[in-house]
Amino acid sequence: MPIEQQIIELKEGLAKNNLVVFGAHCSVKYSGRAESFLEFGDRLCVIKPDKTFLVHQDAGNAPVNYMRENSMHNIIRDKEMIIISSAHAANKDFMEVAIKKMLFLSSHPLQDGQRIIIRGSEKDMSDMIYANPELIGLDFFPVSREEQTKHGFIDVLGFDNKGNLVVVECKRYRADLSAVQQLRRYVEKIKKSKGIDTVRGIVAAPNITSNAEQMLTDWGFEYRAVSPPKYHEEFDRKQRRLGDW
Amino acid sequence: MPIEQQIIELKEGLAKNNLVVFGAHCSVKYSGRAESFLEFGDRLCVIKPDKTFLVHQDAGNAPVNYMRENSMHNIIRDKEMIIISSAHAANKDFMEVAIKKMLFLSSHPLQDGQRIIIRGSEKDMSDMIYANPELIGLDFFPVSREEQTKHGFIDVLGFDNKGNLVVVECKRYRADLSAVQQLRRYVEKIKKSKGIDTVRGIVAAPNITSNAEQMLTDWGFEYRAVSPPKYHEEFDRKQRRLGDW
DNA sequence: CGCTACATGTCGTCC
DNA sequence: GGACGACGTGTAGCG
Repeated sequence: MPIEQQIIELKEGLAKNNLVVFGAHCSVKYSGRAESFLEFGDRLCVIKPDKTFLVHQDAGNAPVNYMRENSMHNIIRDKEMIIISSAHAANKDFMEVAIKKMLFLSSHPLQDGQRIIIRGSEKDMSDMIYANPELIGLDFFPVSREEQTKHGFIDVLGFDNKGNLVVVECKRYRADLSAVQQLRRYVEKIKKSKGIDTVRGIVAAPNITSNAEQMLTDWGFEYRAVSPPKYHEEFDRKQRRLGDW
Repeated sequence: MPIEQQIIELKEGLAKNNLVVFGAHCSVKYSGRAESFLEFGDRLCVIKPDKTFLVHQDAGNAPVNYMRENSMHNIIRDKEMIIISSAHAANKDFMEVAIKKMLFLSSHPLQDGQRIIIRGSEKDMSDMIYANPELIGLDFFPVSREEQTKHGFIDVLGFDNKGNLVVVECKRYRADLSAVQQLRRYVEKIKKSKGIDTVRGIVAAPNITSNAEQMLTDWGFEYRAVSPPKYHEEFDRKQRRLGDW
């Protein structure tokens, strides 16, 4: 495909809010939140209907460069190269992709109103603990989930059988130092706001790093081994409803 | 393109470690670190040479579903659908994409050995402070950058003119509660390991959230307004070296 | 828009 | 491979 044809295809795709996908031997420079430069190499470029622009290398999950939604894209020819200049005024972002060779190019409408359903999040975990307080202990009596305080929110709040307030911080994966510090922040906040000395803090997670455990004990907090729930049954039910699997 | 042809194209692309890109009316289910389900809709699917599999919707920066590098992908036909089953044994990850209609399909080799160069990171910021200590104060005398403690790095370590140790924690953006707690952890660590009472802690960032500032003062720490450096000159030099811009 | 915290975070890097 | 922290983090939720 001649270069002028490629440019027309790109421009039309953008005008129609198509999904524009192309492979290109290109370089990328960026200026905005930081500055970056990427030498020429073969990459996958994607411009979405919402004007998100992703540049992917041949490996890895994350784009190497990108522009966020609602960016403006301008296409010009510079000798035998195609230059795509992208700008997002509000973000003070600027990106320029210089294309020496187009490997392939496609432009198609793409629409999708569906939203993903995810189970097994931290919220699901705190719901589970609220419904099954014995996971924390036989003397744990939950009072609220997702308690919104002015300075963050507490996953599960409750009492023990001595009347002490108990703060539970859930982590869906290994709890680390920051998890303990988060708990520490909540406990301190409650102590201060309610003017009480004794507030118990509990980290609930499938496991915990050794340093975090050390910090936990240093601060008089506790750990409970709890894993986030999975929803195979619900999942399977959904599948069956599709009837196509 | 008939469905059998599409399957051959997909299989060959995978066998050759090509970049395989296609648009598809598909549903996606995932099970692994969590569980998810996404109803049928039009999406962009990408399988990279390293076997990363990304599913993108028509908007946003992040993939809605994905499998990480070195996943295995199996393609079968189920009536008029193509099913791609992906698995990553080590990660205990599983994903299944059910394709009702292929919107487009491309398969090309893609290779790229380049690495992105980024300037303006937090490390650049600590380098700048080390070289220009007056950004922190006229009485600040830096001693080391990236000081390794057992539990992380201290961005800049130094003394003031009274001989007090000073710990500086840099943030590229607005410093928040976690930044203050990170500083707090380092200061406590040093106090304990060196057996000293007075260690000054300073957050250096372009700005700071009000709650973080409150916590900072509560703990006797300080804030300095410092922005990360930009490297336009270095950037431009690099550009010029390319000679193609 | 600011603040907070989750995320199938991803990625680099040190140990 | 575990631990730890940065990231042009992205994204959602709440005030």
